[in-house]
Amino acid sequence: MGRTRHDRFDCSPGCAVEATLSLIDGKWKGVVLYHLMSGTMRFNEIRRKLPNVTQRMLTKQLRELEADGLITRKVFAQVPPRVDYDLSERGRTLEPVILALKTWGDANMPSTGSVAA
Amino acid sequence: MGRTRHDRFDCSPGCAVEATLSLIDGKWKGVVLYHLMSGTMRFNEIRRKLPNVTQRMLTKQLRELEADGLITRKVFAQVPPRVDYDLSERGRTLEPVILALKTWGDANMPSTGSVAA
DNA sequence: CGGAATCCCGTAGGATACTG
DNA sequence: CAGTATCCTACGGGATTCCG
Repeated sequence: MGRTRHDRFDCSPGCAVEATLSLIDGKWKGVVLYHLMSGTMRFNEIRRKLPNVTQRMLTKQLRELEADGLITRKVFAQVPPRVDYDLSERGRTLEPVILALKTWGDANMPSTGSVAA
Repeated sequence: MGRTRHDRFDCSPGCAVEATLSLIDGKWKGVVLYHLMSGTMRFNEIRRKLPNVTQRMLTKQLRELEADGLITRKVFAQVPPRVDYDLSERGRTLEPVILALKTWGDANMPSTGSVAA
């Protein structure tokens, strides 16, 4: 999306808005963070939640989230491999924001899937 | 950006998150919305708030926000022209979300401009 | 003043194949 | 299982010029 990954925020006070956005911008970051709010998840577990994501993209988004300190990545030295993803401390502080996005979407977006039965 | 402007959200419950994000994603939309929370603004007035935006981009972002029903555009038939931008009803409901983004950014992002003196 | 029209480019994101 | 490695392209975004 959006901005060229972490480019400088030249803006005035509203700057913080874009700064935060830059972290959760990325086609799948929002959903990933959302799902991780429910707890630890393995790679394919997350993947199953995003039917149309490719491994490449999911990996990339996860790595960026990790680089931004929002999630942690725990690799288990075993065969077959196992990698656990979790929200980091910092990531948890984002929960209200994610929830705000989700809540608004549910309430104001047409057919987001969470349509009342 | 993120996502290819309003592409389908194939995701599960977290979908709403991306749906909301798709509306405020765009390099300047967040800030624009933020500033409009303070009240009506003319084109160049907004522009002055975003030192590095080009007219083309600002126009584009404003048009998209308008198309998404988040802001209103009032054109005055006079010379020189005058165009007022406002948050729409729907746009106002986004305020909590924008504020959440801004608040988190201020608290968790390094040098966003709002650094404590 | 508030745009529209052009031209141009980087990169986010996808498709596919291979691997420890 | 959880990734890399390549290749490819659409489009988000910028620079510049012209217009009512």
